[in-house]
Amino acid sequence: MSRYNVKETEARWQAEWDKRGCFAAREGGTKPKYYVLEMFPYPSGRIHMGHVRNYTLGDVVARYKRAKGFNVLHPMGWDAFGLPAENAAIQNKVHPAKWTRENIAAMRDQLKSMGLSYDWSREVATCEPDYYRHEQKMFLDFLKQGLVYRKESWVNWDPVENTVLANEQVIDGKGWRSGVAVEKRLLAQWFLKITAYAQDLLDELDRLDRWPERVRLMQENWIGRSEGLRLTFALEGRDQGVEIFTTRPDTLFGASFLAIAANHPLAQELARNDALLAAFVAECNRMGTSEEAIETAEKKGFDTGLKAIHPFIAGRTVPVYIANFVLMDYGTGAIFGCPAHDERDLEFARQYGLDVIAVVAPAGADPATFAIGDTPYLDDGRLIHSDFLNGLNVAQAKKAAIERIEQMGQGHRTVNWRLRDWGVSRQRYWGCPIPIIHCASCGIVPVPEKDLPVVLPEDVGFDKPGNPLDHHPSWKNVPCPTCGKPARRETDTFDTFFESSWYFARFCAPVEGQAFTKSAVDYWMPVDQYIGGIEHAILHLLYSRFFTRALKDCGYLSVREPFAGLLTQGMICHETYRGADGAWLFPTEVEKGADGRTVQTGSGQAVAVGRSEKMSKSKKNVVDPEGIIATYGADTARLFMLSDSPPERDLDWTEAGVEGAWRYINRLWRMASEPPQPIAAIGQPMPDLTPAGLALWRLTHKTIAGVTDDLDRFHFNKAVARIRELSNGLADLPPDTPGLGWLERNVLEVIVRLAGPMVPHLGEALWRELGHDDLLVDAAWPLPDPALLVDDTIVVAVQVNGKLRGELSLPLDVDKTIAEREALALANVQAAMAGKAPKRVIVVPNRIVNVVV
RNA sequence: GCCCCAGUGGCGGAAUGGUAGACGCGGCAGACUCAAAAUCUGUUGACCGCAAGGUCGUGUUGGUUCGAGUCCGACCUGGGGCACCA
Repeated sequence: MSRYNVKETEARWQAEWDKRGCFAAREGGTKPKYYVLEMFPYPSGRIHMGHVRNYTLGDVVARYKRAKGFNVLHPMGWDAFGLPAENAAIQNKVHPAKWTRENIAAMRDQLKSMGLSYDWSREVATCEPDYYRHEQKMFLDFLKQGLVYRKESWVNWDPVENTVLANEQVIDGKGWRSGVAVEKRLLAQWFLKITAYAQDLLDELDRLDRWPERVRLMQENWIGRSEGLRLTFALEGRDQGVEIFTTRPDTLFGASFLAIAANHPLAQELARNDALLAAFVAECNRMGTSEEAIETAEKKGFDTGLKAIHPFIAGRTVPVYIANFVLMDYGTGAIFGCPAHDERDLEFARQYGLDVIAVVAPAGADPATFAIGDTPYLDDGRLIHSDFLNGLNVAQAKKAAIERIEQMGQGHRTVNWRLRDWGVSRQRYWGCPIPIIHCASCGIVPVPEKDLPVVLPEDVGFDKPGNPLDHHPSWKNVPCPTCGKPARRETDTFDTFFESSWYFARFCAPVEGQAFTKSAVDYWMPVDQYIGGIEHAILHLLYSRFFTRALKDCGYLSVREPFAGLLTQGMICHETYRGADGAWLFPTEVEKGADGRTVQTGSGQAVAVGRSEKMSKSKKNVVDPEGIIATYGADTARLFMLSDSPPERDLDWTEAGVEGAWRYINRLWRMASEPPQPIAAIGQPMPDLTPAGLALWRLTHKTIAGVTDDLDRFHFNKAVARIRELSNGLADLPPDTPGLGWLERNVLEVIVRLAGPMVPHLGEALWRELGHDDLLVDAAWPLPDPALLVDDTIVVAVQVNGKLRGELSLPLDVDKTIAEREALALANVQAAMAGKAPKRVIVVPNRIVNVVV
């Protein structure tokens, strides 16, 4: 018996594809182009199961489209700048560049062992100057185009480490390493005007019809367009008023306070002369910058003592608070509070004993008695207690209130966006230097294009806190390009989303001297199918959409949208294990004991098995793909990734599931290498077949049609199920079936071609075993014979009052009256009708007959 | 807190509003074997029944429909995102 040798087979065909350059992409030709791209990985050191899933999905699409006759581009590279490299530098005393390059080399080998159909000649690493130099030029072009500006912005500041912290480095309001309370600090930073494209980014979402609905919704909410009113409240005893933004100008008569952000200029001003207030502002600033931290914190306010004058009610004033739930970045950093019709405002009002005045009541409610209890009234209704607005509905009242304010000259209708401009400055070393020089006399001076790239120096140390670029003597201090006097470089680097916002374009033509050639980008872009994790649903995808527009407006390329199709995969989960001492255990540290219970390997102690959760290092419920590939081969890992769950859902990694995939691969190999009858030669005419043989041949064509449809819709798990069904059908034929040799040849060839994109190494091996000299990767996708897709008889279900009572075998498209007559004649149907006459009979052709009595 | 998604056998899942549970995993029984592994065959939602067949069943609950896992409303549970992780 010729046992399937995975190691040898996989290595052999990987070498063969490589030798022949099967996956090198070239522009042009008569075939339609197809660009399939998976999100490139951060080179953390080893691939994890999430990568295996992501890249398997992409590879199936790439190989399938190639077989279907497309000119496919399928590249891979490395998102190589980022925080983990710096953390490794500090913890392990290894330079980020060395660490990153070694990780890339290791991960490239791992990816190559998966047999992925990449055009490796296009590989890029974003940490190399020949990559990032182009984005420095882009930044300068954006600057010329008016898409870049500088402003002060708040960051998490660790006062001990003297450094800016990422949100993930802030744990319970404290620095992860120092353990001291994090402060907010203002720093001058660079911003890209993504808000200039807000309307366009929103409008175009509707046309991204091959994106998941939920991703589009998340982006829509993120962009957060809202129409409302900007209104300036005058303050008693002060010249300057406070400008607020509201989406509910209809509730102005219910206003009972104003609230401004702790970072609002007015709050800053007042805090200078008020120690208590300054302490409160400082407390707010310790909260962290994330929206989650702000929204979940207890609502707190500080009464400034100032009174704001109500625009509509003569003599009415409301107190002005500084509140921890008002965001400086949204609207004007100030709101008016109407507790009756807003949840946060109500909570705040109850806490500080402020008025709750209902100004909208449900239709039919009595204005005299309608009152707000524990919950605000948020629905539409009729305006009450609101002077000229009384009796209007919410929409009418908004319009009327805005018009009145505009007449008074105190404000105007406006569109507000939740979307904020993209802050791209990072106070970090391991990133792309921002090509700017600060000169005492000339101010901000862009690095001249002839001086690009600004290369990130590698001779730095990590022993001092803060950004190493700040302590670098020669790199930081340079003459001003304009006046020649001593100046200093910008020491901030770009957000790493910068690199990932255009890498898809670079892949089209990773040439020297320019970011990409326009002709190549115009040929390949947009990406036809982009595949990656749902965790990138907003930021990366939105930044890339913005960046593509900005590049277009600077003349780099011709498309507006980078990704025409998007598939977001679910996460990989695994059971969790804890030993007797409560410590997490790796799956490799546990085994099934003799009694079927899970025990710790070696000690034999009982292990508590927890539910399946997202694989994470902290819970140790991770499985290393390298071990799986070494034991079972890449095809097994790939097949399991595809067969058990639809791609967008989470996938449970189980040893049993892997075993199942492994068994199936060996089963297919045996079917070809040890067939019950000799396999017929290539090209033999179809012999006379038995009814069972003919049914299998029909099933073969239905499988071609079904798998094709499944792959087009990314239903890979169903495609695998169909292929298994077909191979079960072939195996179920008795060994003496006439014409079996012909069926083996023709059914197996279909199975091999359909399964080829999923298990490419096995596919090539079987293709050769079946006597072909060419490669399966060059074979065309099979086409079904339409005549074999329809059956002449159909089994139709018969119901009485919606309950299944029997089945009927009927000719295809039989006349309704015949179906009805046959259904009523069934003994079981008669029994269920209990002698009653049918009131109505519903006949759905070729599907169901329902008798209603 | 806000936004989004998902709940179907012991498990992963399948099902254009039309026979719920395809396919796989696991279990059980059997064949092969000195034995084991591998492989093959049968069986497998629950309950009642010798059987034919029947009753129940897609997180909970109400509705629309001849017919609901699928559509609508309310709720429960789990998961993801929330702008310096990538």
